[in-house]
Amino acid sequence: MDKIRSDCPISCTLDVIGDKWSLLIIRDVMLRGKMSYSEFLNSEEKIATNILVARLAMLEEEGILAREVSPGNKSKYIYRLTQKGADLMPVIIELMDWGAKYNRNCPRKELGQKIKKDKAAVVRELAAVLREKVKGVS
Amino acid sequence: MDKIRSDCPISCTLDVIGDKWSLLIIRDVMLRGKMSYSEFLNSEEKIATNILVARLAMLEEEGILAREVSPGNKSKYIYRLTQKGADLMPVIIELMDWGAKYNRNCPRKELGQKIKKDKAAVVRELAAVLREKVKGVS
DNA sequence: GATAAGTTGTTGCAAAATGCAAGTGCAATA
DNA sequence: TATTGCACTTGCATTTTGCAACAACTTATC
Repeated sequence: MDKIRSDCPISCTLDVIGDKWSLLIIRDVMLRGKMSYSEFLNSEEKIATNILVARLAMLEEEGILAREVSPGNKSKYIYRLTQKGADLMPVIIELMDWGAKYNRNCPRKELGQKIKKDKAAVVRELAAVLREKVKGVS
Repeated sequence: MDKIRSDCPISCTLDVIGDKWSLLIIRDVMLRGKMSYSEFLNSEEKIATNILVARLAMLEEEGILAREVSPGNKSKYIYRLTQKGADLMPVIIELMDWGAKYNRNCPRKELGQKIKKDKAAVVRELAAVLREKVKGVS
């Protein structure tokens, strides 16, 4: 996960998050309010513990997630999006829209419907929400 | 590449194109006018032949690419985007924008600059271009 | 019509990533 | 002090990827 294949920006992005799990972790923290190892572990897709650890370390290393000790529980870590991580939001939205459009077993829920109706508005509003969340990290 | 992990649209999309190579092939045909096995093989990222064959078969199976015999050369195949494949364009654009923003070794070229200036316009214009290309397949 | 060159693969094997199950260390809680 | 919750680690089997060589089939060239 550390050697680059070319200087194409698409290729460079895939070098970092082009696997089956990274973007699901980012989805969890971006859209579902999840913040901890155990919450990610309990997601419906059932990521293995060693993969989760490796991905969290990589995402932190890449500056996409920021790790800090949980305020309420000192033996617990919480993960937040950095601005770099938050900027992946449009990618997530587009993946979601395409997936919902071409998979009948992926029903559009609230957010999916809203994206179908006015994608640009969703992106704008979510960017504002994330900006607030990210600000607290600094 | 055939079992789904959940009914989340993001997860479903990653089940199909969530690897390091599929989207690069789609980039080649979508943005670089490449259409054949040998052209994909010659891309700067140097995909292995067995991986390329497997991905082309998968993308055709998934209805993202359509294969046909080359008009000029009967021993040659060409691959075109279906509408389903063309609809991945916004994903490609967002990956490109993020990659260019956060990698100093990924200089923005013409398209990259245009995306930075007016992403929505690029998406709109490219959609029109692709609509024409896809139409010929029907 | 034999030879070469182009195009799309296949095959075998090594290396890396993933998946699974069990175990570990440590702080908070009872 | 015992127990529980949380964040990992480890070992091993399976799957995917990467690499290099080879193969079939078509078209161009001599």
